[in-house]
Amino acid sequence: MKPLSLFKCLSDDTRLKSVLIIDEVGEVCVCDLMQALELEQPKVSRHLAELRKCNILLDERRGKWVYYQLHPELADWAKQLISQTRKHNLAYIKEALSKLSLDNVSSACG
Amino acid sequence: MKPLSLFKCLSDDTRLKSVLIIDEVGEVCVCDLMQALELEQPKVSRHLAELRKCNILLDERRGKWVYYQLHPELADWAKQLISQTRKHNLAYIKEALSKLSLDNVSSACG
DNA sequence: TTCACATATATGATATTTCATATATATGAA
DNA sequence: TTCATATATATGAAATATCATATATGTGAA
Repeated sequence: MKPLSLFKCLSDDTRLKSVLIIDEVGEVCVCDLMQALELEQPKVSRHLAELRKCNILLDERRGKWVYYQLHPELADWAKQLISQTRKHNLAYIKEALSKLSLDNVSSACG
Repeated sequence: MKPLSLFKCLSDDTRLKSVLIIDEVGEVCVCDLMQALELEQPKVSRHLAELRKCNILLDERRGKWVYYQLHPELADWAKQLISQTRKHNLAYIKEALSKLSLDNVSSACG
């Protein structure tokens, strides 16, 4: 992961919140983020695609949902950077997290 | 320091290198960065102005030079983020550092 | 001191490039 | 077919580069 790519990818509100939310809860599907961020589907999808293309996120289809998680092979310094940013800026994602029900995740398990 | 502002400020090659170089060497003047990055003066000056406006850098005129350093009141998490990015990406600023003579700094002390 | 000039940096105006968004369409699974 | 998601294209907005110029400081001569 080149540092400039990382910063460019995280320099957009939708992408930064998406990554911090995923770092917080482990994985989400597109519809989770639509709810949490109150955004249209194509908008969420496009930003996730960008994060996927630069290997910050990994996608995995399960049935009709596509789940996103932090890419397991993301460099450690980058993972730590994301995690520290989240820990010190919980207020930034607080509202989004409160709108995140994770129905799909839990129902997939229940 | 809001996280999105920080990432936006660091999402440009000139600005990211400038900040990492300053984190490495303590302080530089505009002409140092012109040399290190091989860029025109207005370009360096504009990017430094942006970093100054969002309180990542602090400027201080001493004689005819203006020196830039990391802002002393920058949030700790942000300082650490910058420092970790630098430590794990020395290759990214290696070439620039080799072109940095710091003549003004040393001659000001000698 | 004052004047002329050089150096270091900043900024205004504007052209160009980059980026985000919206809309429409496509794909893949149930 | 419907639902969830992805992608292509057009467009408007914002970021960046470039050129010219402005400001601030320093130096040397008269």
